[in-house]
Amino acid sequence: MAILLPVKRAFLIYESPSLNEALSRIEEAFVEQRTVLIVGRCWVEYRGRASSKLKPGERIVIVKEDGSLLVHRCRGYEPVNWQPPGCFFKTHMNDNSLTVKAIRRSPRETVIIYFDQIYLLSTFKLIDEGEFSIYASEEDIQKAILLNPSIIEDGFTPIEYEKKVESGFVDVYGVDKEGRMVVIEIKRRTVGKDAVLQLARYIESIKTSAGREVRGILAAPQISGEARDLLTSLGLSFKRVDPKKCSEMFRKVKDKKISDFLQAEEV
Amino acid sequence: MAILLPVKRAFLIYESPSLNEALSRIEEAFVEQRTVLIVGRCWVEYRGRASSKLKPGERIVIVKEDGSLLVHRCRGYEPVNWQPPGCFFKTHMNDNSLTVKAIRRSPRETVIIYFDQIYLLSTFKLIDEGEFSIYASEEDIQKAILLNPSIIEDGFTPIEYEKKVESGFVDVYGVDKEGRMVVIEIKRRTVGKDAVLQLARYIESIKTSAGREVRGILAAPQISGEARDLLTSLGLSFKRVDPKKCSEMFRKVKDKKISDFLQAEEV
DNA sequence: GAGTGGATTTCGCAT
DNA sequence: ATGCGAAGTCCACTC
Repeated sequence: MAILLPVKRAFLIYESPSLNEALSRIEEAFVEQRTVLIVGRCWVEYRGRASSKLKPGERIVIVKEDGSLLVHRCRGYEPVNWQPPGCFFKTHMNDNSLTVKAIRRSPRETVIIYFDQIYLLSTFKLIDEGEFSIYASEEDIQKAILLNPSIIEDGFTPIEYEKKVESGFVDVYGVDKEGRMVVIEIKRRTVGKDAVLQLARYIESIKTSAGREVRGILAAPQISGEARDLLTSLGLSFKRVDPKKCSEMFRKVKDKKISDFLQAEEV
Repeated sequence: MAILLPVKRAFLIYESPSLNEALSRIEEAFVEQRTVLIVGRCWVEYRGRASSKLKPGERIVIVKEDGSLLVHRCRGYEPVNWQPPGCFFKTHMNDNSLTVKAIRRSPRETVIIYFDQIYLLSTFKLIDEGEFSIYASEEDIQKAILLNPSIIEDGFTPIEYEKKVESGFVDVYGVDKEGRMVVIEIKRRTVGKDAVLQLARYIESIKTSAGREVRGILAAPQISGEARDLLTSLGLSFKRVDPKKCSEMFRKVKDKKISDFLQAEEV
């Protein structure tokens, strides 16, 4: 027989709680793996890969159910201090301040937050099964090229994707209408010299092992002037692709696997 | 004569407001450049460099006074959707949902959030002048090497830092005890093949323009196995440095400028 | 505004 | 665990 226990209200909100009151509510929330949201005056110490100190001020602090931590100042997209998921937390009162300590195991790191005033404390469990989908990634471009190789040039035939070479993976590899080997490096945004060097390295590695001519094509929406100079001097080429159009193209056949797109056999 | 206006309470907190009530409070907050914190059920569309859709679920939404936007799900360090500072915002009611739209000018991007339920709304101005200081950055290592060149090796004499070469900037450049040119690339953490290639590129560029032998040293706390192989095959070398120790060393003389550390003249 | 490189990058994937 | 590369990366800095 089922016993109905009293259901704890989902959203707990405390306005300007005392530090002792806040301590109790936060500890409860940690036990129950509730998300904790605090707006208050605090100072922060971080020790780990680097170290940092943040002097007192009013901030927004979030501890999520997965053990991630965010400390946000009044400005900026990025948190001033944080920890990725997986931390465990300790709390205690100390000289008129409430301490929340986030501890990470590997790498060993700690973030310690000292509150001397809390304006808002809220703890809750977020119910969120909503699907997240994103378009116009590098993978979408890759699929579009495999699906419609003429994006690169007439007569291009892809043979493999994510092909392992000595120094890493080639995004797409195939042959042109003259039968020459073609290696394609894909970037979803303006490419700089790094991408050119990366492609050059792949070409070098393949030339050495295959012992024949290899064409290198950088497929991206844009290329910087200096990168183009370098590209040209290395005998490589650039093909403009529009990530959005690629993404739209791919969306029509999104049920297909990448491997279905390959129509030619290895040469 | 000064007129005392009624002071608006700093922290406004609304528990489960109606969408219409929330709309008014949010619009007020935007006008007054207050930070807006919302916990509620929403769905999100993003269009810009890429596109994304997030189906309904409960999330934490923050709009900061500088026009940055964060949408956080119940897990993870990173926001699921966001905008960096500088957005402007529009709000309106629409078919039983409250819409908050963030618009960025360059690149042109929009994030649209539709709420159909709000559990917590809070608006406030954070007072935060607290200084933030961080230690053990790549710059700290650079300073430590300039301050105490024997970190690299006995007899090493730095000559320049951030020296411009054809393909970028060399972190530190100097001569060894034999008078050979030395180029040092600094990384604050484990280095992979990219850093090796970067150093190799600098060496190549300098060799070409200087027309003489150049030694390359990668200074970092660690190097990956494959990166070490590549390093060796390219005739470069690795020097282990501890970012923390470098940082401590630097802290003792943090009032000095980098340029004060250079004791030798250009050769 | 473009271009470059760092970051307590984080994240995911493969070895 | 290590290694590697992408990311709507963001950000600071230079030209």
